[in-house]
Amino acid sequence: MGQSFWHIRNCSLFQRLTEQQLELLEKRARQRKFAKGSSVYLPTDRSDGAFLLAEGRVRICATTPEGKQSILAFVEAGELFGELALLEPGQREERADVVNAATIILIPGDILRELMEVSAPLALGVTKLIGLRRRRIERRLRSLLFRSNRERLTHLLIELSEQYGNPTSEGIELAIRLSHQDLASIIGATRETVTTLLGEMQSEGLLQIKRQRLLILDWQRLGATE
Amino acid sequence: MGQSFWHIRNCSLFQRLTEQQLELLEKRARQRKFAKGSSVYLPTDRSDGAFLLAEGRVRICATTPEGKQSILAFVEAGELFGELALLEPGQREERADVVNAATIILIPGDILRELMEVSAPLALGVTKLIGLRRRRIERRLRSLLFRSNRERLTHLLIELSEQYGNPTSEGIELAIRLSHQDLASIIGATRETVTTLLGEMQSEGLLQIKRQRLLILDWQRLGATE
DNA sequence: GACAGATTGTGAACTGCCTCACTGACGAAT
DNA sequence: ATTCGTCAGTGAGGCAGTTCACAATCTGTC
Repeated sequence: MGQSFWHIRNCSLFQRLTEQQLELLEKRARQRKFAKGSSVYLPTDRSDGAFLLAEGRVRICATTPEGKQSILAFVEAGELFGELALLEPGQREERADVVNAATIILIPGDILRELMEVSAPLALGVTKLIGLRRRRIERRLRSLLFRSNRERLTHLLIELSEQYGNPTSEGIELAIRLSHQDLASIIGATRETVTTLLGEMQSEGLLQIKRQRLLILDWQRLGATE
Repeated sequence: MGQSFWHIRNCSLFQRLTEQQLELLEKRARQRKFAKGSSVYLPTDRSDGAFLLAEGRVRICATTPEGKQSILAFVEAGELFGELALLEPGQREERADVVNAATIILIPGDILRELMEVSAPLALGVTKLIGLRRRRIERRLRSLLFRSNRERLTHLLIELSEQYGNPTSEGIELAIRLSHQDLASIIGATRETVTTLLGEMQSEGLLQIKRQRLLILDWQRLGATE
């Protein structure tokens, strides 16, 4: 329980709350562990609050009844997610799956809304969070509207290298394991297409792949293509 | 100027401000008229505040350097737009074009941010606004990822009929003039494809079109297809 | 270390949608 | 009434990307 408090107090979003408000939040928040592969919430679940990811990694996905799915975002430790539930009672429209075993702090919607009513800094922080993610989604939309699969893939690789890239002597290595299927789900293409495209890029000397380990050799030229 | 005040006070977002806060806002807000066809802002413009549309209609578009474009949303009188500029200084990523001659109230970013710091209800209102639009964009994204052009078009028509539909004896008439090009720009297809699809639907007896006047005959069956 | 399940590689066939290239129809302006 | 510009309709041809169907390879686990 003490751990739970620490995570809350460590989250930049909650740092501008007063001691009293923090205690209120801590009293109502609950911590839970989720195994790899399990789901935090599903579409049509009643949306009754937000989540703070204390540790692990979570994937937000859009799905269709027929089973197609697309990855909307990854959530890293320290980030809030499922925050659209705060707007108004309703249903979730996406699913949140646990990629790496996770500890998650459940924050009831009413308490968070209550705190936002009282604390403008908190409200402002949440606004920024939602807004920045909206901008990201808008970029995705644009990318889907105007760019080819190849362009979307190179663009994604560049983004990933900014977020997860580790510079090495040979090039930039991505510190996140993604299957071709994952990449395909992000850019909205089929797995086969991604395999082919990565093959092309590899033979063009832009990058090197060994089993989910992606190494970008020629950042310059990769970016120039897109 | 008195007019400008009225519009601000009439906007639901600002109704929870105190008298003093409203006066502050009014002192800094400026009103301007925009002719049909003109632009309120363009991509790469410095984003320095938000806009309140007092009257007229505005269209938010995403564009590419090569000239392709897609309509992201329509803004109606009484609505705030360009609000993502509040997050942090930066550049616009879309353009806002005036469809019907418009009166617009310019609200400097600093004053709005300042008010949001002070007034949690305002901050909360803006959060909701941004969040609801984010949800709309997410739906668009899903639709683009998973649905065919035809499905997207029928879905769009249903949405439009909910927002702009006028029930008549024959069917539901849309109280908004949209060219095939407009419809295409919304769903992310070409004009020709939309023409063909509308032709199909017409011969299937689902709807009737005469020159930008769209009449939905069989709502039931139209919805069933999607 | 062997087996099951997930991941990757590849090629053939298909297709939805775009591109291009016109033609016709309407509407507003002169 | 004529003209000019925007909007609508249509068809031929092409291609990016999907679907399907396998084979090969890796990875974790009992």
